[in-house]
Amino acid sequence: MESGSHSSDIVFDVVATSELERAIHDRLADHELRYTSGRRAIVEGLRRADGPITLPELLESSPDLAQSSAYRNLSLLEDAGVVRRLVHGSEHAHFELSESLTEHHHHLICESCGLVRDITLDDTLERTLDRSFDQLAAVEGFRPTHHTVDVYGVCGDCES
Amino acid sequence: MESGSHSSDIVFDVVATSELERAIHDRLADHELRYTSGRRAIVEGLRRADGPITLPELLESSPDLAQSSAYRNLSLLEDAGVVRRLVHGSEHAHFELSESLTEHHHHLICESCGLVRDITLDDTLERTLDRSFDQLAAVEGFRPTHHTVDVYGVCGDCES
DNA sequence: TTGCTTGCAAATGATTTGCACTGCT
DNA sequence: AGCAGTGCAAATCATTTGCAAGCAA
Repeated sequence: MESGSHSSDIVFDVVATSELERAIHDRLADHELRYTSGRRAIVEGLRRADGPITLPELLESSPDLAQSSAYRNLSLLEDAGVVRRLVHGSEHAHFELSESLTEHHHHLICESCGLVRDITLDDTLERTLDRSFDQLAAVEGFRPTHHTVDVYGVCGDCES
Repeated sequence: MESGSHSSDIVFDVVATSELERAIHDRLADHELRYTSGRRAIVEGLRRADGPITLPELLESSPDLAQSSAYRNLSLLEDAGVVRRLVHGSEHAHFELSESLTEHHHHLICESCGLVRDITLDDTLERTLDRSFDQLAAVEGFRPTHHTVDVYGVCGDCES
């Protein structure tokens, strides 16, 4: 059960990863940016993370990254539509792969420790929300591009 | 919000204002804070504003406020549950009166100029959302306290 | 008097940027 | 060769804080 036990996961992972890598490579190329090892490390760090993470957390998971380059590349990746920056109350911004590379989702945010976890709403509810937003936006003269739903609370670890 | 005992908007407004003032006074007192003229000016500025505003905007509407005192008092008012701080992508935070002094609502945010406007969802939809959040939060071990729904887009003024 | 408030100036700290160097292509 | 990418150190800028003076109970 040892030598072959993980093979299917790995194959799947490799395929999925290479598709992701190609998509990212193309987006960067569209913006005349190279997909360098430092940028790959950032993407890998975000992909491995269990939800959106801060820059210090990213550096911890990839110690060879220089702080300024990581910040600079996160901004470039954001401009290229590869990364999304989340700004909540906590001191550091959180970063995750763009929804166009993963899937539409929302966030659960711990008000005590700042932890952010992903959640998804069911499609029916999402459609209802979209319809409401379109109507409301029309009344206000807005052209809506996207929406966020954040649920604040206290996570299990912080619940004393 | 309707007592039915007032025949004009002006009278209603005066009464509503004094009720608001008393509620705020009480909350500050609970936190052993005084309701000084500077703090009144902040509350008035927020009340007069057409939605959440930034600190520079607040100072513009009440030029006698000192920047540091305004920041300090906004934080204290936030701690006392009188003010809510909104942190989006824009450079400055936005401030508004707490929902417990007004009513539950959400925001439309212009990605171009940073303008924030209030919107409300209908009660049925809010209840549906709350139910979903409770379920999701339970699965993740979170205890939800509140939620935000932000609709991003481009406002009429910025639509060129 | 006691201690909350205030305004000024200085500090803080996350993020950004200038610049010289490295390394693809 | 030529130009994008990197890392260091320095700069930025919204926000916070120390402190001495003002004011209310």
